[in-house]
Amino acid sequence: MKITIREVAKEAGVSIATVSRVLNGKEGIRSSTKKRVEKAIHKYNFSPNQIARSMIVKESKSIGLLVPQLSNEFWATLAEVIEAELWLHGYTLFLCTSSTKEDSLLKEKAAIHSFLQRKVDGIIYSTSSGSDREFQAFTENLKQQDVPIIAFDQRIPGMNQIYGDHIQGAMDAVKHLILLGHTHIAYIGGPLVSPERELGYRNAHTVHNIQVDENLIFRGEPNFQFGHEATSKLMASGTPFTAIFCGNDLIALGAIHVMEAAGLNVPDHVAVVGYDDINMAGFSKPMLTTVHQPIEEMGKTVVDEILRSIHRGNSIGQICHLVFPMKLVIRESCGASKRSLTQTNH
Amino acid sequence: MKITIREVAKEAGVSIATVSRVLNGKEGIRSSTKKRVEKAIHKYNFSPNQIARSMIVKESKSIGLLVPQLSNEFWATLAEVIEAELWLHGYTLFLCTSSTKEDSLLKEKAAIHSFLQRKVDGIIYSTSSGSDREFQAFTENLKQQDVPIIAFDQRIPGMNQIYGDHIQGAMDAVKHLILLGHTHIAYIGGPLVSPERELGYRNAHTVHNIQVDENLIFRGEPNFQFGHEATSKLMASGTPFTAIFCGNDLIALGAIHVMEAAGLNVPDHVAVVGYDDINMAGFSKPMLTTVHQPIEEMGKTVVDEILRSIHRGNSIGQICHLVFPMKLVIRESCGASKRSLTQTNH
DNA sequence: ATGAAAGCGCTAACAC
DNA sequence: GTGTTAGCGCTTTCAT
Repeated sequence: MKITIREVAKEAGVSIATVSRVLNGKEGIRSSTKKRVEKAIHKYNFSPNQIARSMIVKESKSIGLLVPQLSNEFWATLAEVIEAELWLHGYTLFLCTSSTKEDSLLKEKAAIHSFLQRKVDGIIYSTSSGSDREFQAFTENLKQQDVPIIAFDQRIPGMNQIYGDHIQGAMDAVKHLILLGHTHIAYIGGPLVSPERELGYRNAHTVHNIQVDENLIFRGEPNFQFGHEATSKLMASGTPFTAIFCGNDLIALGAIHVMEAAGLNVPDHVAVVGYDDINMAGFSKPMLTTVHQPIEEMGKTVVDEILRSIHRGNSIGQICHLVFPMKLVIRESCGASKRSLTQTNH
Repeated sequence: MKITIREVAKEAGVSIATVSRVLNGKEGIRSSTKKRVEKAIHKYNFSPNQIARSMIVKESKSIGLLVPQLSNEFWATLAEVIEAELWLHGYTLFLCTSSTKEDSLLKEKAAIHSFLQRKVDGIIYSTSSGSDREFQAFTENLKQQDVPIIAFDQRIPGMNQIYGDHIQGAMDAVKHLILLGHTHIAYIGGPLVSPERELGYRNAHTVHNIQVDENLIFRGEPNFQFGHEATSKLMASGTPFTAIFCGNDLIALGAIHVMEAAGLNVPDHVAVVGYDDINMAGFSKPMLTTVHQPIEEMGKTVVDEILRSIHRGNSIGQICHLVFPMKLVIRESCGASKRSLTQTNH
């Protein structure tokens, strides 16, 4: 038989209201009745239906997280951190992934819709769908919803957001290469939708009065495969280059892989810098010089922020931007350890 | 104002029952009324409350997934596959992670409890908590619940389960090393709770009439860090060894890393074989010889299976075991490419 | 073909 | 302190 609050009430000889009070730890209950109720609860191994509860209290104690994928360590780690942090606060996580072979934006829309229908208390939204008309219409619509939403690593006007300072991160990386003496630095990055790293790359050139060679720029999917492809093209093109700045570590690993196969040594022949500082970066060979993202802090902060939005009610419409500094981690792949900075600095 | 089915009904000039019928695509509605209702739905941008719905229809179209962690590529990929497959069938995923610095079993219990309270339609359960009394009591209790549960890569008596044939996988790996001429093969594996790989390691020795040296066996956390530690100890111990079979790829990468640092070349001085075949395995240096797990198939199958359990009702108590074959992938780290099998075979 | 009404399992006034 | 009752937003008989 299905056990509900009613059965428990009958067993304890009290009303369902009293059981509810015990369940929710309300004040003003004779400790003897409380005991009886607890005994009944235990006897039936009763556990209240959270779904029924949330219909009344208007909170589901769940939040929805949308990430592009999980098979990329960056996102996986972020999801792990977010889940753990939410759990600490009594929230459970709905997780959706948006990268599909077909239409990612379609999945994104549907995922958010699913979250909304399931009455999540908040949404953490992070994907890379692009910035076309359709996307903008979608995010406009999103802002109308009365659920707190926070965008992760995405610049959506008028929406609370948290992101890394990738212009700074990319600049630091490229500046480092320039100070190492490189003037022909290629950029192999993600799709056009996340232009910050490319911007940082360009800025670093500008600051140092170096002309960017557009033939050295490659954009595509941010994965190992693309690092491979783009680097192959780069080598085949004949355009001179002595360093590559990559949009993420997977791309960097792919780049290193083909170059080694082609007889080019990293960092002796070509210096490489990645982005993200995934675990692997610390034990690839050569170990990757890369831009470290403080995932842990970012994950915790995004949770704190979404919870705050939930609790203060979505009253004051003050949009907040939380931006995190990036940190260049110098290892082997850029060759910094093999050269003297003063010697090549100009 | 909050839009419910009631507002839509009023707008369309029908009863809420009719709106419900339209929403659920029921037969027998005059197409003119249907149109009116749809127009009203559209006008208000109405989307039904899934929570209220599930109270009545007794299904939440959600399932709970519990994995040890996400920062391990194996689990992350599995979660990704499962989410995608569930989505195709109209289900949304609750995700929990069980590895904590404190008590993992505690979190596991709480996570399952949370799933149950949220009335998930099914649970995919995979962790590595151990096999002590408390754990057994817990799983016993689990089986009493009237929610379909399927254990992933875990042997829980009396529960539906799906797992890889790790004894076979490990045997294949170790046999390969033996055929390559190795007789002093270390094993650096996960905790005692998942003994299959160690068993396969031992079996391979037995089959080939080689004595296992217990000093060559190390157990601990299945991560890079532990691979590092254990291998350091192994080298320091002075026990002779020419090969290491690792419980997973992260351990293997850790092992290779320290050995290289200590001046030992892999595979020239020591052969290494990993387990899982994570992406990284294909582009580490040396590329990892490892045991490939068919994650994609396993993920899809576990979803099919849980959905089947849901739909047939948990009637016939036939327990099913779905076991998947593992496949040894030979790359560089075992040195197979450098030696002739016939030459070392005995 | 459509509406009225009875709940799903719970919480929150409002009584007493 | 504790019970009674009216819903939360929906689906589903049972009428008509």
